[in-house]
Amino acid sequence: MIDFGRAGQALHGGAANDRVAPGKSGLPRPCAPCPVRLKTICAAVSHGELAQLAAIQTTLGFAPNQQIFEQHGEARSLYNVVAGVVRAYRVLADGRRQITGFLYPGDFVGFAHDEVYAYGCEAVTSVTLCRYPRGAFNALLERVPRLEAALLRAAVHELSAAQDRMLLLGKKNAKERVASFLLSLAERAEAAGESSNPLWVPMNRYDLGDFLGLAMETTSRTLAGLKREGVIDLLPQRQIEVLDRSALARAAEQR
Amino acid sequence: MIDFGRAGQALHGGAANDRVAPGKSGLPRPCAPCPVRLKTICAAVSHGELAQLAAIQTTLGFAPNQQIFEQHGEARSLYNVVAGVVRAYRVLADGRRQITGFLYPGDFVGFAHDEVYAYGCEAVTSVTLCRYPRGAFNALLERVPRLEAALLRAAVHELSAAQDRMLLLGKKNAKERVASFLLSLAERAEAAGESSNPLWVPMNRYDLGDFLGLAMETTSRTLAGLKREGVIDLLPQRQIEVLDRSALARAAEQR
DNA sequence: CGCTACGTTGAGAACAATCAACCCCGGTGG
DNA sequence: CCACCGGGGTTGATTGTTCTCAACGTAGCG
Repeated sequence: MIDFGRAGQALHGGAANDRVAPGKSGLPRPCAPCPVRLKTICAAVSHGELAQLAAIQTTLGFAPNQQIFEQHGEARSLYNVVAGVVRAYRVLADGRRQITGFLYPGDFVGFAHDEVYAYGCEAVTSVTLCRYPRGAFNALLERVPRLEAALLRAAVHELSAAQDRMLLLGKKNAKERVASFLLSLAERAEAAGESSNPLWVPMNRYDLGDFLGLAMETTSRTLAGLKREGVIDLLPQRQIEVLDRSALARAAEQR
Repeated sequence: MIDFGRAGQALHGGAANDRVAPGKSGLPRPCAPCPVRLKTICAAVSHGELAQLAAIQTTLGFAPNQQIFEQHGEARSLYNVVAGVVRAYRVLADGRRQITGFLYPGDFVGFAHDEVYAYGCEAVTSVTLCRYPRGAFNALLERVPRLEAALLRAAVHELSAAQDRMLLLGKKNAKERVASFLLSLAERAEAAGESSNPLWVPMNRYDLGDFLGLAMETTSRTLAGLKREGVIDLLPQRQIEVLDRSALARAAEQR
């Protein structure tokens, strides 16, 4: 479903698709220009292994809010985020939704221990993904221990983030939640070498609320409160300027 | 710290330490009688590999409420739960605590991507653990891909449970949380071949509250409410009888 | 037998959810 | 060109669930 054919170039500003460099001749074609090649599991494997990975992958593009796979849908593939932001979520029968994570370039999605995904995934922004068929990927895993090791590291990292989120959801109040979220966004941006000051917050207030375990209105009010206190400024185009980072850090764990 | 020497026999009813069978001669001594040998990562490796695992392990016993390792403590070891129940938790600077999981026999703990544990672990009941020094364990991992695969499976499973917990913490009300928890306890007991009807709930109300993101009083009230409705009965000795399981299931996801 | 940890229950306060109105902006069609 | 529409966002008023503080029970244990 939703295969845009050739990497959905129409969707992104060229960055993701620009030929980074023609060099490194032995590289598999689709990986050569990839912006996340050095960051994700692809960085953990040798040239030859990368070629094997590339041999089973398809590059896909998604428009904002498009579904990548749905909760309870048959788990056919695994994905690697190449560009854009993705939300992963679980829903209750009556429609209440908890966003379990926002995924950024380099993040890996689609693990399932059942035949079925336990969560859904949708594009927040325009998104480019690498898709790997589950069977082929698992077969590759058996042959490439380094890939398995990289995935284990990724899963352990995810697990740690999930525990942090439990602490946030279980014990923090609205202000602490919002401040913690902004801080983590800033840290991620810095780690990725992106601008962390006019902070880009591509998700809307509903998404934010469903991620932070708050009503959308509470999220909005809390951001407004932080602005009133001079901690942040709300800029147009879903950008947030952090005016006083230490105050933000204090707000993230105050009482 | 806290090494009881010989597996802390004094702490448990004999079950964990009974020689299950003298047979299976090639087995490493400490694993032969182990009650979880067929359930955990130990089940995923060959005899020879199990011997290598056993060669680096120490068996330890802990008394109820004893600390196994502390949050922010140096991550020296990994652990496998052999008997008893363990709580893993994170705390905020001001002492607020979120229990991120209860660990049962066969569960693996102690992953850290830093040099330091991001969470703490304490015994809920009397506990027996296998401890593996981190360095030796990682070295073994490199040599035994099957071990890595088993750990990846375990981590993915944990991750899924963590996402469920986020949904619970972010979107469910008190009654739904308590009911969901009781159901998951029942499911675990059944999967482990234990009694699921007089359900054994070894943790106190504080632990329950800190696990479910509720105040201890709310947990107590909610359990009392379920009892009043005839869904459960609160028996002495931290046992809970499920009188109407389908009502419990309904309560776990009602609105 | 009294201590202590654990658990229950009550009353009031506090925080966030809900319901609702309104604004702002960009897009679209008359 | 302007009116209209709709999505996203803000803000207000009110309600409601859960927290907090506090008193009181209870059971196990020295």
